[in-house]
Amino acid sequence: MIQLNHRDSRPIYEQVKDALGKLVVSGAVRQDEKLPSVREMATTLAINPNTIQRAYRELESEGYIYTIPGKGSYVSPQSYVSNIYKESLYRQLDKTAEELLSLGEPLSSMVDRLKKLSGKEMPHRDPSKKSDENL
Amino acid sequence: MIQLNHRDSRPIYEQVKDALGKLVVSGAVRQDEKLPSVREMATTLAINPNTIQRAYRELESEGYIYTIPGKGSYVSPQSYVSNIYKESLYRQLDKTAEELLSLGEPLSSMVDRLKKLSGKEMPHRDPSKKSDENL
DNA sequence: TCACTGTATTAACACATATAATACAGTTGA
DNA sequence: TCAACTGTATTATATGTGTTAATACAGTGA
Repeated sequence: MIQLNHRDSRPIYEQVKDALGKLVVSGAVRQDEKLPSVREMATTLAINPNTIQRAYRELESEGYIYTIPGKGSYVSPQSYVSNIYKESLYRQLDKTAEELLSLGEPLSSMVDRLKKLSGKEMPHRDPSKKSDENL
Repeated sequence: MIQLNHRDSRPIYEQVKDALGKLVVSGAVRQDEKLPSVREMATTLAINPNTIQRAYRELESEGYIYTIPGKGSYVSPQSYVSNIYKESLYRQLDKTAEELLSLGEPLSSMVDRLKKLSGKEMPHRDPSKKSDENL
């Protein structure tokens, strides 16, 4: 389910948090699905239960999962999870763009950049047809 | 020149690095201008010279400043500094946008978002005139 | 030469991370 | 009811990074 990288300098609880967060956001684990218990996950990853607990606690405080004491931890409603995550990404986008603007970079450069990304990301339509250039 | 925040959880050497980096990138300190010596900066900020040295070393390894042993540290050529920093920001922009795309967010939403930012950032023209909507 | 500069090394301490060993209370099903 | 799960909390210990401290050495320039 999750793969740890012990060469990574980031704290383990953060790696667990990020990895699990991606599974939740991507929908790989579904709404209201039960996550492995703290102890089970700790055994699987061969790390301490306290470390897992910390990752779960932070994911819960950010809204990605919810916990029923005595029962387990579950994935929050998909639409909610998706929204809070996209919001955080948009805030990040704003921040970076604002800094580029303050350095005199024109908006057109950024937009061009995004368009190229989009073409690279979704090569579903025939690239010889230039029909989606204006979006 | 630099203001430290001891409540900030980030390491001091990182705060120094960021603050100095911004001064360099913004042009507040000019190309080939001499930076305060390691010991001088340490005295001013009331911290250890080793901590400053680390900040300087990393800034140098990333190209923002250059050092002449026995003389001092100096700001790298403005055009170069500006380029490597903008590049790093564009990479950040790409990364965020790619993730939003992978979550199904349309390119148009991101572009709209950037346009609103731009308007907020440069309120020089009369906002009642809607002449710059298409950039 | 003398007073600067950057650089390097070693030791000591504080703090965050992580492990370890327990303990307690809620839930569930036999 | 009882046993085996669950989440949660606490305390102690080990380790690594950040930071300070005290030196030392070599290059620069007046």
